[in-house]
Amino acid sequence: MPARIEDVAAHAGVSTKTVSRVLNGYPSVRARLRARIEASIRALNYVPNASARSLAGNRSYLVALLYDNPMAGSSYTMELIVGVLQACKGTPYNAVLHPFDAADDLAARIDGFVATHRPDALVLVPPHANNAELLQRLDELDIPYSTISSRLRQSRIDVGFDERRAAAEIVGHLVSLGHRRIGHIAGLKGHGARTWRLSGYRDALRKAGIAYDESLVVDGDFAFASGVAGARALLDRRRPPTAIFAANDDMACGVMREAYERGLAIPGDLSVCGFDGTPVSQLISPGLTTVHQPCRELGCLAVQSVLQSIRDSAAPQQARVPYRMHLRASTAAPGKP
Amino acid sequence: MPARIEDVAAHAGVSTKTVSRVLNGYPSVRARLRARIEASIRALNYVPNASARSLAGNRSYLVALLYDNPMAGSSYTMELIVGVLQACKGTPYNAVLHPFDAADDLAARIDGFVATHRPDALVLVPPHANNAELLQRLDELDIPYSTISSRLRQSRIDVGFDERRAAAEIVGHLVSLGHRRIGHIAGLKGHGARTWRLSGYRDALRKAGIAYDESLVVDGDFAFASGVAGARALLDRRRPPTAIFAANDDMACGVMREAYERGLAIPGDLSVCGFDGTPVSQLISPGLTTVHQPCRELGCLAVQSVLQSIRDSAAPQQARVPYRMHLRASTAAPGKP
DNA sequence: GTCAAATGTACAAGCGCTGTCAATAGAAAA
DNA sequence: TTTTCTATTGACAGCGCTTGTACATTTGAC
Repeated sequence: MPARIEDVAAHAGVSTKTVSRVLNGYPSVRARLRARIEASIRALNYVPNASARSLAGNRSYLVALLYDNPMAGSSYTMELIVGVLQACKGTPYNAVLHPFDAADDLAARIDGFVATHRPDALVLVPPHANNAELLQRLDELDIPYSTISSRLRQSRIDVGFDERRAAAEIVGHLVSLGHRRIGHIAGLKGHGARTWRLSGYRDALRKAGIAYDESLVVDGDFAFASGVAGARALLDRRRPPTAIFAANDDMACGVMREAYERGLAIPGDLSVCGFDGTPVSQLISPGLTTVHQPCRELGCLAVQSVLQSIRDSAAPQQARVPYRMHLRASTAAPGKP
Repeated sequence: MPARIEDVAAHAGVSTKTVSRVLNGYPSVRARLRARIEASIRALNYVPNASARSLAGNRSYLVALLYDNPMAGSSYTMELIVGVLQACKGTPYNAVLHPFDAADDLAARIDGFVATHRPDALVLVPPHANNAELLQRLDELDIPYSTISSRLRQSRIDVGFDERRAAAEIVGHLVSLGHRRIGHIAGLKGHGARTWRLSGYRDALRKAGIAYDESLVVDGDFAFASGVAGARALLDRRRPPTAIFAANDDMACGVMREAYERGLAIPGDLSVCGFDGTPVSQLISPGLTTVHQPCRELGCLAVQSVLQSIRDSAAPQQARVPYRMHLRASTAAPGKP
């Protein structure tokens, strides 16, 4: 039978109320007493019962991560989860993971979830992070939340990274290698990621003084197959591009597949770069030039920010974390090597 | 303020205890009454409060998944998590994820974890699933657990799939294509996966009447780099193999990298196959022939089995789930096409 | 020394649910 | 019909913690 707060109080020779004060970080406990109680806690190996605590204190010490049901092997979600768990480590908070299909009437169903678990805070990932109706419901329920890479102003706490600048940077890399005809396979419409990356692509062209050629941009949906289709379309142009920037790594792999089928050498005949820095970018040959999206950091920071906001209910914030470029063998100067 | 059980009881005109019975699936509630109460539950949009439930019931409704700290983008772990969460859906149970470094004195540290979260059940993944000391400690603590792909007899509830047969099958595929010199890059020593897959390899050779050539088997550790190194070793033999079976997909990608560096065509000069069916196997070009490990199903079944065992504390079981072969373009008949 | 602020104690009342056990049905047996 | 039994249902006491009230004690500034 594990120790209870009462046992700790007896061991330290104080009242349970005082132990409770120590546990909850109340200031009005003298340092010496506090130390003695903390010693008792350690001695008895005491850990407060989370259920009792949340029931009595009307706090759950739970942070819920709401994400879309990930398709097979979404390393994005995995990394996010790792980051979230990491942020909870060493705090009294715990993470609850909750995959929610994007399709449904999320804003309605969220009530049931909240009623059951009473999370103290939520972290939302796209596409939920862009669900205005959902955010509004959370505001009504008065539950603090943070979003990751949200497009919405509405979100008071958002963490992300400068996707537009990153995209511009990677396209700039292609330009600096000498490419002038650079194709782009854009992401799924409605995603912030699509817009930002496309904007970055245009920024880089503008900066290089290259006219934007709309025939070099095709739509994709972030899936492999759409990368294949996009590459097919681009490579069938009368004057095909010498490099293709796909809006994510999976689509970049699709481009590489199409090049493989056509017997085009990468990077000899075609340079390819992706976005996200998923594991596949290292495993594929040649290694894929890409931007590493700092998922762990995002997950970690999203949790920390929202917990922070519970303490001092101040400052909305839009944190931006740094990203890393991975320049690998899939990009080189245009023309046969 | 969400509805409480008391509200439901009042609405249905019964005692709270009876509502509780319905909630917990007790048999002794007359069908008509049950229906009436269920209607009230729906009408009030009632969801039980998890904390109160676990406090009163002396149950946590928590299933803990103990896994090794995954390296970046372990799709294995991700898929497992998805399966575990899926199994919890619709039940009162929730999942707690707990990455534990394999290195340490796990059996000792588990006590703290159990004291904090009081999980009703645990699910163990390799390498923890093979930690005899850990399992023993759990037996002592009397916490029900299930394992995934454990080598240990000790585990009363284990789910897995027939890795040996799957490996034999995929090597049989290479044989049927006409390969006689088939290399193997084995997994990390100590892992069941290494042993089973290696055994399957030998089974297939034996069945085909091909003598086992120990110089065609090299050690790997399941990581990409060891696949590169293994391929390098095998391809440097006086008579290199015409096909390589890597014990997992990441190492198979390593083989493809080395082939790429040497200018060897796949499958023209070398056939390659992997194991696990991770996302990269589809994304890489050519597509990688592999066995799909049913991770989601494993995670889901592991949870269901252990929860089942809590209800009727009977029958140890060793469930085996089916796997799928993915024959793709990385394997073909030997010799230039 | 004196006095207010800072600390501490004791006690009781729940938080929302389930366990125990007694009470009440309704059905079968006499 | 009455009795006996079993299947249903209800009353009530906690689960372990936090919080509020009311009061006792210490501390340090004057």
